[in-house]
Amino acid sequence: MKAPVQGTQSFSRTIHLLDLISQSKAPPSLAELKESSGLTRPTLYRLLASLEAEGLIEQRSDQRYQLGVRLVSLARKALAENDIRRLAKEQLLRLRDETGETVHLAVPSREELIYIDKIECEEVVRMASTIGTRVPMHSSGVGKAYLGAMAPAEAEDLIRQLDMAQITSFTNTDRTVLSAITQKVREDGYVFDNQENEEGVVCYGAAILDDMGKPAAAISVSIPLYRHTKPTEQYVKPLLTCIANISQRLGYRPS
Amino acid sequence: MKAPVQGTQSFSRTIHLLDLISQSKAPPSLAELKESSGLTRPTLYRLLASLEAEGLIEQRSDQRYQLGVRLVSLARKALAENDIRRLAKEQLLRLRDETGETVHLAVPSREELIYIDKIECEEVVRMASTIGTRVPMHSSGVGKAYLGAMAPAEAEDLIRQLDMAQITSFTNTDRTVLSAITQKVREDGYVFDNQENEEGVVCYGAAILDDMGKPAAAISVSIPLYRHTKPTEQYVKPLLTCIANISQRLGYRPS
DNA sequence: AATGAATGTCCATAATATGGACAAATAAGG
DNA sequence: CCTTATTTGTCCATATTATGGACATTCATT
Repeated sequence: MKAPVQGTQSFSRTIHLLDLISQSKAPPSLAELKESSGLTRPTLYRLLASLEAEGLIEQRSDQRYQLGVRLVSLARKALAENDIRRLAKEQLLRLRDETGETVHLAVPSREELIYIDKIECEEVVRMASTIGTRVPMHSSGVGKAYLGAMAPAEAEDLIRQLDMAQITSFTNTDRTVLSAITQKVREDGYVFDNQENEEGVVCYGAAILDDMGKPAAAISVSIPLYRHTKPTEQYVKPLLTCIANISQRLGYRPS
Repeated sequence: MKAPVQGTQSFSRTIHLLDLISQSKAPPSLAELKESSGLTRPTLYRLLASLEAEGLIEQRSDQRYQLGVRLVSLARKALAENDIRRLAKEQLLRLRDETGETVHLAVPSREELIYIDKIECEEVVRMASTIGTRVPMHSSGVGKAYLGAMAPAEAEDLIRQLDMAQITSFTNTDRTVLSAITQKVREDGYVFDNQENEEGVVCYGAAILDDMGKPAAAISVSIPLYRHTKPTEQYVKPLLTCIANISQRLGYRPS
């Protein structure tokens, strides 16, 4: 396995293994992990043992592995110390109330975005399962909004690195088309996504800018297709007001 | 540095570094990390680079490091579940050991609380409570602790909705008195309950705070009256340490 | 412009992680 | 109940990796 950074192969491998456990549908057994990771038995044992020693995973009574409390604790801290999430909360609630639809907040991590908040259109008590979900740049409203707020050259670089996977039957998988969309987003300041990330759901997305005018996050208003009847204006206007407010709180000053 | 598991020194070191970052009051600079970790400059750079490459940390515009959202993605599955119980378990066991008494963990459900965990003390003592039992706000240690951690206005709203039922001959059924108790809890950070929920059992209660500083749960240390001989300090100090630890794991940062 | 401090990188070497081979435990078959 | 097959777990010589002293670069200060 290649290490993205020189001198960290074992760390990279171990985190990759943690990711496999995290992405599994059900808590995996040793044999399943051996299969999916392609690691040799002794290596797998050592990596699992070190993950367990650090409390990042736990071995259940049936020998299968699940995420450990240490990881949960770290993740909660990561959420808590995220300034954008804190500064955006109030505005997102308002956007939800104004549109009556579900609102997402996503921040970049490597070549993807990760949802760090979700305000449901109906009140829900427990933490939404979408928080922490990775979402591709090319197939989501937040992704395309984010691309459109990047410096053109950087956006092109990033687009070149994307896998352009087909998520739904509506997903655009053509880089040239994505570049054109990105250009349009740059002009409009928002994007409309037609079921490219989830069948039956359309959304409007826009990016939040930091004090340097660079995109720091993106938000989207998701609407079930059957309910998508209001004029565009009714979704876009509150959305643009919302991102303007949050960007301002982040220190952005429109020039 | 010794590695807890053979053949994982570098992983262990890197996670330890991640932990240092997570425990810092404010996002640390490179110099601060060099100081606190004791690592040499090149090693520190490599470990930070690999953490950043994996998205586990992020370098802010002021060069300081903070936890990355990839952690949220890795912990997604575990975050969605009700994880307070898991996060608290270890700390509750410690509290039981330190006080030698039975410890309860309760979360809110409408205008009541529900016990979601109970750590029994060594000596078998008959106590009515079991996991899943509902417990009133006004007559229990956990309930009054929870009220005292709420925003004053919200607490008053909630008190107005309570039925103030007489549970034992000691139960206070006066809302005005409950308001006064709530105010005291707010100042003290804990509450003492004298048999208001169960005859012959007194308890000390305190609330667990989430990342927004709002109460997420409450814990209590219950003591049979005949054995309640130690000074208050001996119960309260471990209790307060315990809630501080759990709150911190939930993402709460004392300001 | 000169000096000092902080930040960043290189690379020979020491130390670690690796995985083939072996052992133990468990399940299947006679 | 014993033998064989399969799965689970461990050891350790070796190759590969991570390490940190030394050096280079950048930035701040005089």
